[in-house]
Amino acid sequence: MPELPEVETIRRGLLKYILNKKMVGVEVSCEKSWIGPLDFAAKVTELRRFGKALVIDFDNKKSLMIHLRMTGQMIWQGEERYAAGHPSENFTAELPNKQTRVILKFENGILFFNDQRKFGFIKVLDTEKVEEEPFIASLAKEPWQMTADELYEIVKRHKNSPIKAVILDQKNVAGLGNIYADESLYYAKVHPKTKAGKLSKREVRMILEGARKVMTASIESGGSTMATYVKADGTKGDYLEKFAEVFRREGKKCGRCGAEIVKIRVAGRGTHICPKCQKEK
DNA sequence: CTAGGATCCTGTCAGC
DNA sequence: TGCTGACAGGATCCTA
Repeated sequence: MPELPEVETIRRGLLKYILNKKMVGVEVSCEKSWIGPLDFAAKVTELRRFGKALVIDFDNKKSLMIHLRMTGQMIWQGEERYAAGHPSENFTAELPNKQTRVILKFENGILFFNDQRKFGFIKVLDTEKVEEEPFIASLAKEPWQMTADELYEIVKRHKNSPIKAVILDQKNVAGLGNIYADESLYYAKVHPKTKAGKLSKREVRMILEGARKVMTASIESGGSTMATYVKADGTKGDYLEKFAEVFRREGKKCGRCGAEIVKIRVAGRGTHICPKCQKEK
């Protein structure tokens, strides 16, 4: 899914269309995608983000928490279209379609929640209790809010886990997913399988620095999933290509040393590394 | 408490 | 062509 930079991109993008606008109704076509009462009509007062969770606050003291998980997308259709989240044909397709799970109707347009795999959801919460929602309550700090010493302490607590598993866990660091975990470890020249307990303080500092840099760059370029586009040769690409050094680049050359990027499996996830820059300890 | 694996679900792609 | 298994930008639940 949509990791922190993509969710932040959605938050910023949607502000323009729905802030201070009235949501007039909800249509749900997949039961598990909507948690809460269906009668919902109120004005948007704020859009917030907690790690990968997007929260829309309303003037009726209620909030919607949206988690896109693996394949969620938010697509605004008003006078113009704005699509972000998991990149797919849906960005330009006619909506609603068979992957549309929830339709949020606004006075000035429609916000579609599409989700191929149905892992994502929208949950109705009392605004004052948003921070008590279990996922949000257990979230760790984001890389920018955390010191290298703090991350080092967390890493030491999980000394027997591969470092990639540690930084993917939202209770340890908030915001990283499979793309940015791989990119951060490449930046720090750390092999993802390295047992967390074996890392030096300097390596942990580099991982944190990598996470900040790679996610900041992604947010500044509009997230990796803003849209797909057709390249000059007619094939499709996405904005991931603009900054990814290893993610989905297996078979291509490492930008630092020229060695061939390979794909391996770590903590049950597809993982991309430069075998020369990231040696296993 | 941590660690590891199965699981939710739909869709696509490689290999036979 | 049709089938089968692996895998996918996530997180939780269950077990040891």
